[in-house]
Amino acid sequence: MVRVGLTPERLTLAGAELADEAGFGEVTLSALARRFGVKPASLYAHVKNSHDLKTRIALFALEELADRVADAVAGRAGKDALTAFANAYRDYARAHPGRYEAARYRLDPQTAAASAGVRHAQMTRAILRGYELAEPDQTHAVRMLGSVFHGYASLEAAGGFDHTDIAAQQSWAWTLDCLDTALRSRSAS
Amino acid sequence: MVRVGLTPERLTLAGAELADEAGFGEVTLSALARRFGVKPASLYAHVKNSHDLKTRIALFALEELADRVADAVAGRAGKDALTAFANAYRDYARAHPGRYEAARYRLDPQTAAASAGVRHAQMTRAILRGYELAEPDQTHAVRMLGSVFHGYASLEAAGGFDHTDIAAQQSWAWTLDCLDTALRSRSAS
DNA sequence: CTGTTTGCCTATAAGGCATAGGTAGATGCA
DNA sequence: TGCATCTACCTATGCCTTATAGGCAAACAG
Repeated sequence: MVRVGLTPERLTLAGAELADEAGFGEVTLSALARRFGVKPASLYAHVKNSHDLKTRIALFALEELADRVADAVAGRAGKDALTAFANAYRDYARAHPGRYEAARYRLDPQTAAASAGVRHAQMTRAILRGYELAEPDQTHAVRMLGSVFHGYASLEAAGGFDHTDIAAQQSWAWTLDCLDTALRSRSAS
Repeated sequence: MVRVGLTPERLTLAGAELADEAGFGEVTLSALARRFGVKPASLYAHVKNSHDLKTRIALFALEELADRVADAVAGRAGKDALTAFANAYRDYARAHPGRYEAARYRLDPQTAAASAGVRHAQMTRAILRGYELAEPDQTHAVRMLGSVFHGYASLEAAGGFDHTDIAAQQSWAWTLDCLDTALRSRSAS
């Protein structure tokens, strides 16, 4: 009986890696146990159950994502901040598809309220400071930006942009340009 | 042994209903068999396997969605068409969350090419006729619209807009207004 | 170096997917 | 009307994943 040194943290990280390799849907206690050369039942000493494991991976991914976005927008404003935010977001989704999927795992309200998702939302509001939008326009804009970013990452990951030769990168730049124009035109009203 | 009269069509429809009630992830052969008062093994005479069932539900949902959108945009142009398209899309996602989820089920390329998803894409291009965009701008716009619509429906379904008091309906109208402005500003260049 | 903690184990059970092979109800044809 | 065939649904079985209960030995504290 060799002790492998399992901890909730190691399981979470390994689960995140597994998600990136095979998809978040393939993250099972059995698969994770195989990865560690251990029996599935052994994992229950470190995580409560399958849902608990997935929640931990989701929180981990949200934290990572918020960190990257925070790093990207630091010291930037206006369109510069918008682009940096958007790129950090999309880059994360592309580099870590499984973790990005995990970040969208449905959390119960209190867990969500204590997650890095809150920080993420605050940063979205922060980049809008450059556009001087009053409420309720600011909330509308937060929702629109969230929709575009998530929608684009989601469709791109699903291969929805593979049919046409035009590079996804170009459409992304075009879209950000569009959003900047639209937001600036709203800052007047 | 009472014959219930199973057919692939009835299974697909029942699966779609089950998806709307409990989520697409809960659509299993076992659950569907229970719904018909039949043993799981009996379903294999009508659908190849679980993946086949899900694919059928996905194709069914794509068909329904394309029908509604086609109905909405018929005889409309410009912002009117854009709004009608967007509302038909969002309304479907809200009325049939499980089917909407199913419509995003990953299909293999040939199945996707023969699905109503193609019709859907064509209609997106059609509503852009009113904005007179040349390629590659048109493709960029198709991708942006797809991202916003899917992103908004997805975030709304996940309860992402429940934290703030401002109604999701208002943000939706604001977003469509924004998109119209942005697209019109591009039609010049 | 001994006692306690705890990390990983085996055993077990329920539920989902899937296949093989059997039986009875429906259908076709005389 | 009666028989043969077809086929819709069945039981039996096996594997996989989740989950719980209880056991043993490695690691650690004193």
